[in-house]
Amino acid sequence: MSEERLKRGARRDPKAHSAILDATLEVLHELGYGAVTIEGIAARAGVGKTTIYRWWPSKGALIGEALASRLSKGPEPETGDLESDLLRTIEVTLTNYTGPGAEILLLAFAAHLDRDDDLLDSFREDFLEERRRHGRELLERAIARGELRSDADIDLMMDVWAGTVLYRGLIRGAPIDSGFTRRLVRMVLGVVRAPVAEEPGVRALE
Amino acid sequence: MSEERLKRGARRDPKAHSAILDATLEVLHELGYGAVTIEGIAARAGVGKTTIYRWWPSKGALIGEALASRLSKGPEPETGDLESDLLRTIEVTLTNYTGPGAEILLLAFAAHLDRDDDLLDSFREDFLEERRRHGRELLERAIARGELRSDADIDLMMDVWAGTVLYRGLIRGAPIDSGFTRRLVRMVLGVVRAPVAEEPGVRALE
Amino acid sequence: MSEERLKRGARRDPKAHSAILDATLEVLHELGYGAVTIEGIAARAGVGKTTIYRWWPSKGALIGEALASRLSKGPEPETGDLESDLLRTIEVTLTNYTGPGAEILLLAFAAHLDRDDDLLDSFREDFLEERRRHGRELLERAIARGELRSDADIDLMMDVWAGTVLYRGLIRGAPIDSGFTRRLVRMVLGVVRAPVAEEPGVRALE
Amino acid sequence: MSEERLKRGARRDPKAHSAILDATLEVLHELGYGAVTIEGIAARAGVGKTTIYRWWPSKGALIGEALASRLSKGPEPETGDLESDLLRTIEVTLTNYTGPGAEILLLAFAAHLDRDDDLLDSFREDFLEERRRHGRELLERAIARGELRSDADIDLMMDVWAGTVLYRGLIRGAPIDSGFTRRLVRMVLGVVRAPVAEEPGVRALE
DNA sequence: ATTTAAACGAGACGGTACGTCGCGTCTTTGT
DNA sequence: ACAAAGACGCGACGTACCGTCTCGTTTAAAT
Repeated sequence: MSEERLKRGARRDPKAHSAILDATLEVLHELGYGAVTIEGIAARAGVGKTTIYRWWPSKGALIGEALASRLSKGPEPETGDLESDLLRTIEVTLTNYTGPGAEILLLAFAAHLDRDDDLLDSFREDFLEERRRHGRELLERAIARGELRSDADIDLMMDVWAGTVLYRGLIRGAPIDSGFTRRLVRMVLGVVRAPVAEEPGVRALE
Repeated sequence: MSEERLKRGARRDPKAHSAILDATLEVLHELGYGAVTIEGIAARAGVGKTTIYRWWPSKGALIGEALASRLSKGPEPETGDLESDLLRTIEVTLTNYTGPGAEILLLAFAAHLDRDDDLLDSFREDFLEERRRHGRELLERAIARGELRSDADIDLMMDVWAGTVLYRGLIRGAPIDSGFTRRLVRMVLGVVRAPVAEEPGVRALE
Repeated sequence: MSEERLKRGARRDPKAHSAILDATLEVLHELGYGAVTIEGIAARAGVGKTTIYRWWPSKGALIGEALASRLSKGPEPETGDLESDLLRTIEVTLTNYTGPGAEILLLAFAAHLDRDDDLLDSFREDFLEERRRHGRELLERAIARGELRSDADIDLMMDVWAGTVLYRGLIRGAPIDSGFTRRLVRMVLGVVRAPVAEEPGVRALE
Repeated sequence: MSEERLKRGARRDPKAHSAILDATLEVLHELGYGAVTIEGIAARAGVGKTTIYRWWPSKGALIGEALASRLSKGPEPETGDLESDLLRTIEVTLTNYTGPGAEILLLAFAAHLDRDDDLLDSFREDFLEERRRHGRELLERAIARGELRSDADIDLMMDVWAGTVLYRGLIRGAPIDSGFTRRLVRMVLGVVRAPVAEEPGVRALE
């Protein structure tokens, strides 16, 4: 397969690639986003600038790939009860947003504000949708199991927990402890949790 | 009063200042954050670069002040019923985050990622806390009126609505219509709304 | 006299003037010509820039006046014998060109190369002709006394000694000791010294 | 040979270098020394500023090389008689100092006054000594031929003619015609010309 | 084993913007 | 009234990176 590979000559050097991604993450974590330069990465990776430009169209794309390559991919194993599943999902979100890979978000902004829509789109697909897929399945299973009302607004629920964690942790810089995440989960579930037994329940979305 | 003013020598020129802030916003909106340069602003404002550097320590600070000077300061006048108050508050948040001033957020990031903690702190105080104050009062009045349970987690409520709007609108780029905001408000109020009459109500935060 | 002085209002402040000239020379000697700035002089003199600009049209003019005000004005009093008079005159030239006031010459150049002909002209008049006058008189008296041939080229003689000292001392940076100046004087006088007695002497300028 | 060339990577671009030197001379001659700016040269040469700064440490060094690269290197063909050789040598000096390349001297001053001793030293070696070598040989051959007294002070002679031309032409701005140079040569030779035949001659340096 | 073309390191290139410095002018305030 | 202080528009400074472009060198597939 891959008739491309049949050409003569050197192909891309995996050592160099790996060194570039490593160097990118190092610079990112040590010096911050604003200090990332292609020249600096090239020097640290012991690589020519050409090699970087050959394989990545822009600084944003390089940083994106570097982060993507190293970040906690995602969700987690399995379940039992909806509330604790949600709690664990939120922990992962929390790690991805405020852990050592917090810089993911810069991408959204670098992309957004630089009006580089391709990059923005691929960020949304690669990072956000990827992770939402899992949440969606989780909630759908909960509906199937009868733990969640069938008219629960799944998108809203996911926006709420991801957005709240992002905003509080990264934007406001406020602490997020387990009490907070538990209260958050309860709020998310508050109006959409399926009524137990004959209990009349809350009036939810009409 | 103002013993500062007694010093001899020239003071800052209000015309120049205003021209700089205007030019900053123009460039920001026309070309995007990535295209903002001090030289460009100076040229557009008909001002020397020196004048900008004299009064603002960094690009971030300039953009911050420019945005702050023009943004919808705040919430709104009055009340009536809690749910509609909240709705109107969220509309303002929405405008501030996704309207023509959406770039506010870049500040959080420019600051965050550049590791310029002073800037980050002043962003948090000037933008976030300023706006949260209003929300807090709103909710406290609702508690006083008996519309809200006295143990409602006000911070959580505000993080939820601000974060959700930010995340959905700006990060995910998904539409936010009035149905969405209404459902969001209901979720926020879901578990903390005070029980009406003799109805036993939902079991909220223990 | 000086009806100018009779105008109403404050006239120039002699203390400030003197402080400015002093500061100019200090900066000149301590830091060199390239480091002279109006702002630096004003600060050191404890004076506003305005005051400097009010009285001097340019940096060159200020430096010129500062140097002129302090430099060995000139030649010296008396005489006796032509050769030793010349020697003493050359010593003064030497001091003016290579002593602490060596920077005079920068003026000629700053002026010349900046194509500021007014400044150049006034430099030539104030510095050069001023000093040449003395030399000229010296030589003319020597002719009158019969020590010098009446057809001696006085301009040439002066150009030779001034130029040689300037070139060797300042441009080439070679040492000028008393042996050198004595040999120089002999060369200058060589062909134009009046024959002693009936000795036929050298054929001078035809 | 030239093992330097074996290094990897780009080498300096001769076209750019040449364009820079040309542009430097153009600006120098058209606008004068004071108007020389690196930016102006770069723009005129169609070159980035970086390229200039990469290869020259300072404006002085660039101007120095530009002038050196284009100036009449030197002396002249041959001889016959001492007096006319000297005359021709002085013409060259004259051309170098007061011709279109007169700006050479600014170097001495830029260097001197900026206290940049490296530049001053290299100016002295590249411009002055280079040219003096020829004069020295000329005079030494004249001694060997018996045209000049063996105790003639060669250094003094050269200082006299170079200094006089520099001072009169460039500093004083006085005309230098062929009569002047002839009288100058006679003065230089006056006391050191070897006596012809039995003529007793002048008492020279004891 | 030899050929050969791609990818490589190095780094020079034309540029843009940086943040600083000094210019000469203008304005405000105090004496 | 003048002078100090100093803000202003301007323009050049020298630096850092940008993204593009040669340069030889290295290397691995195709012969």
